[in-house]
Amino acid sequence: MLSKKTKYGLKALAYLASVGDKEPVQIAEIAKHENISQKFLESILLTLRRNGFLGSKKGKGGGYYLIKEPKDILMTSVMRVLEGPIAMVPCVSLNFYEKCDDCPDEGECSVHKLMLQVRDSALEVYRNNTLADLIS
Amino acid sequence: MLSKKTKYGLKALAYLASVGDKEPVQIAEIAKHENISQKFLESILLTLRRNGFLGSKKGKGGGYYLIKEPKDILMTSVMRVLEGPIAMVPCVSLNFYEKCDDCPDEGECSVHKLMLQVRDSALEVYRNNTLADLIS
DNA sequence: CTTTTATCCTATCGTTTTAGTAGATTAATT
DNA sequence: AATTAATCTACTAAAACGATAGGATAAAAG
Repeated sequence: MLSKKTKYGLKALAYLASVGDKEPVQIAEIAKHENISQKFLESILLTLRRNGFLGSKKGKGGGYYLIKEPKDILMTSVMRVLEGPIAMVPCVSLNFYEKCDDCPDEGECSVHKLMLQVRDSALEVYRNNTLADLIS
Repeated sequence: MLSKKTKYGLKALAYLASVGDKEPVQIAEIAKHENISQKFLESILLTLRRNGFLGSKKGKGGGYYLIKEPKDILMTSVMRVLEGPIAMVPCVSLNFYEKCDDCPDEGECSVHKLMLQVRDSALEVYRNNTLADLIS
């Protein structure tokens, strides 16, 4: 399941991209437009800012804005920041690899074999989609 | 993340398929061979039996066995029983569809658009893999 | 018919994750 | 100085996850 965090984060990014100009947009406006709890969205936008997707400005006329062009924001990086590993098991993860406790031999593991394919297919989708693609 | 339930269930099915003959295999043997908590595995095998993947026999010489040929067991059906929906959001699920609370228009939703592609790519993998493919 | 073996079934439980909420702080405008 | 809006820390209710406990049932062996 996709977490609400990721879902809301994607929607917020898409909204910012659809607004277009680089004027800051307030949390309240995004929350209202996308039907998201404002306080929850606050924390999500914060992690998006800390990870280099958004810039922010305080005080009147403040808000959040995209730092990069929508076409330069890959879904792979967004998903990794919001949702975590793209792989469904750590033993097939490119960026978050971990060996399984059980499973003496990955090469022989049926789950490993299947999840490698699932990872690759998901990666291909995320690599072929930028934020710009989602709002067109 | 793939749940342990699904992971263990897949491993158990793969083990039964690799054993080959239709002789019942005891839970204890599967659990030991795959490094799984026996009690937990018990409940997993039970749901696999209830969903038509396994047959069982009680008493001495009893255990679990595959009902169908490994090549006739599609990963789509296994995943749906063990893990639930293949889609990451209910609004793009074929078998477990649900409308989102937020989101007035699915056609306009950026998340919907992305998750449709992810679902389709995962489906293609699961449809192209039978239990027989996993053990070869 | 009794003992053994192994599945079947229900209930419970501790931990972690999820999805928030509350409230005070900081910084930029007006 | 007042207002506005992001920032930060801490807390919490509810659900999901990964088991565990213990007895019931059924089949086979003696």
